[in-house]
Amino acid sequence: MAVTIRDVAKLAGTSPTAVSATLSGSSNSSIRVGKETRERIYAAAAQLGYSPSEIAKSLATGKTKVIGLVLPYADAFVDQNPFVSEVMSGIMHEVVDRQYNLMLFTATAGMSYNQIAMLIDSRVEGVLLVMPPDDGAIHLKCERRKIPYVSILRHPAPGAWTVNSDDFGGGVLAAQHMYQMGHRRVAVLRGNQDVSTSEPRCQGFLSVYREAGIEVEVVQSGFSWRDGVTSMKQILDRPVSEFPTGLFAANDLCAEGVMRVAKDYGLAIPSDLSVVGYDDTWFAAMSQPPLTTVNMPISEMGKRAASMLIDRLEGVEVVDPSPILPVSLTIRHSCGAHAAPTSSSLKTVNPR
Amino acid sequence: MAVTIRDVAKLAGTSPTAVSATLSGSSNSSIRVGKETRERIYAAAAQLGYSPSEIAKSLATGKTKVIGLVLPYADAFVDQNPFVSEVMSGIMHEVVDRQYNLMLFTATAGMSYNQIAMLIDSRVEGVLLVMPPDDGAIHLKCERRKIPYVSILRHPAPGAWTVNSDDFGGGVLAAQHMYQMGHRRVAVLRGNQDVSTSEPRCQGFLSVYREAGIEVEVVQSGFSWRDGVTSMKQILDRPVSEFPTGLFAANDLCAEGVMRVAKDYGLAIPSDLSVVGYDDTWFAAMSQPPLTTVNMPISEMGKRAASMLIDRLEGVEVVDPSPILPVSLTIRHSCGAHAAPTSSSLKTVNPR
DNA sequence: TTTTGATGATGAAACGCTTTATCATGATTT
DNA sequence: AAATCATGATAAAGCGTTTCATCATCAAAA
Repeated sequence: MAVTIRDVAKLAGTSPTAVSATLSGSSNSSIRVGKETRERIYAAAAQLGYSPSEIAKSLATGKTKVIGLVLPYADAFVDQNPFVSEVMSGIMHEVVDRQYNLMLFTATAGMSYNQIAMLIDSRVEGVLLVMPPDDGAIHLKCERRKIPYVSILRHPAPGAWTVNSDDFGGGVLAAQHMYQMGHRRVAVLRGNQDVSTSEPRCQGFLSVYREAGIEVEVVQSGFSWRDGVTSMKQILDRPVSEFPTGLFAANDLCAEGVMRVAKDYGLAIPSDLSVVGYDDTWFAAMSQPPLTTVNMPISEMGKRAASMLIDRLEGVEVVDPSPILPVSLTIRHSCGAHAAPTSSSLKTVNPR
Repeated sequence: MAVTIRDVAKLAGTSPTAVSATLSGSSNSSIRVGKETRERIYAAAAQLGYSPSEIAKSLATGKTKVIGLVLPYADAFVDQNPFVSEVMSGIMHEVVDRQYNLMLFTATAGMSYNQIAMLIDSRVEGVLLVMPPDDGAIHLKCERRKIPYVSILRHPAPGAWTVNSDDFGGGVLAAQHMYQMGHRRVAVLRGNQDVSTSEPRCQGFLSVYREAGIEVEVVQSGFSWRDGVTSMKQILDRPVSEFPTGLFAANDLCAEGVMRVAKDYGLAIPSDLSVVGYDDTWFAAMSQPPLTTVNMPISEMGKRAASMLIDRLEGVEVVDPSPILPVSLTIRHSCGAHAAPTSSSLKTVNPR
């Protein structure tokens, strides 16, 4: 059925060896092919529409040129965060550049990590873990099977290769900005406790205000819109004089929820309440007002992770196996200079 | 290095054939293995931590159990639409259920379709195309190489296997609802012209009003938030008495832009202006007011496409190779009963 | 007793490539 | 003239599976 290397060899009047050496390009071993034969081979291959079987190649060389991409559970958190597609985009670029391929796995649909591990090995040279759950089953499998892996946006185990962004620094950036804008009574809505990025962001924020001798209120919130809504209602459930003037939300989605409740209540943003988000997702620019938020180089993180992994697979030395990429602050209009809210402008919270 | 089938056979005191037959399970050919031998094989395999080489398997059987997933260019349209991840989620479920694997490709990063095709073949048994560009290069490659493919959310060529949703029907649903709510002066913001779903949605909408003998204004818009903003401003640029009372936006994102401008202008939604979106993306429920919109069974479309493709690969007859899945209307609060706007409540358009 | 059949097991030939080892040949050096 | 070298080429041995063809047994049927 399919045209093989032997067919090409026959048509070109030469041996499979010559064809292999010619078409696989590069300077492999000691096989030499003369100019004329080479041309005949090219011609024959073109004429037959030959394309070598990657499978056979893999079996012969022991290298598959495939790396596994393990995506997190496809739940609401994932769906509503453009992380995954952005990370994937960065990964794709690098993987294509370096001539590798990507095989997709998810930890979804009742698939045990055991099964995943089974599928992964022998087909995949290394694995990229995007936000792997902290229970760690996955990276353990990798370690047991001695299959190289890089974990993105999460920190599964000491010594593991990871790519993260500077969560602490992001918290610092947000706090500095808020402080500069004059906010002295502020609160942090901390992200879910089981996510390893929540704490350092919070701590970074706190560190700035602590240095200024100012106490910061920490509210346990979460990464969803609902979490923002709930937490904000909770905050509004106190005397007006005790409202914070600045809020550091767990992420953009949460900030969105916060702003919705605040606006329904009659608070003007940023004049009555300033909000800073995290992630700089696409909708941050579209919100009302446009959201000031901490930007992570997400797609670059994907690229970096892929690059590290492939380096390792190819024996290139990797200087920093656990880089922490810098974040930046995208200043828009949701965090302004502080001015106390006038109680006359307030309505009651929309109970929806 | 790796433990092979021969190692297992040796340890179990039997032949590779027996091991293969035993561990590959199922009722293949005429190889019979006695109960005792079988147990010894299981034991040996477990002891050695054996897992068969998928590569070797593929080479021997000629089946890779891998299907290619080709994602569209990773541009803003994609990033801001949860389509891709939702479709992927549906695909993944089916693919995992049927014990296949997914290899990822995108049409991104200067990768010519030629290259893609090269990579795809010989490793992949079939291809799933998510919103392939209408220029058609990709599906042509597939056809030339006789590699089965299913196109999702787009209609590349007559006779091609596709999975689409009922765009015309979606337009009808939106129109019927608007009509029932009393709207008689309405407009459609049509999606990008180079996207095959734009036209049928528009036509579906028009058909309902045409039947009622009412003319509908059609504005060429697009699928982005910006498009919604631009089109709405354009509409507001006329005498108040000529404002439509109902608007059918190209999609949710566009609707979001529309509502932003309308609210800035002082129009109350839905009382002054009713809006219906399309897609029922996650943020539709979070918008202000929550958006009434046409829901597509996106993840189901992915599942269906994968199912069709695998059926075909396995020789199962597929009754309908180009299904059009039904859509539904998710009624929230952005489309209400018609009431003329009071001109006193209007402000000027925010020029941002 | 000879056939037929079922059961259990295996050797060896693919699958399509890479790669090692080997071999000619003619040119250059000793 | 013999030895060495560079060049061009190939046969054959893997790579780790599956599967076809074959072969012993032993039980049941003829």
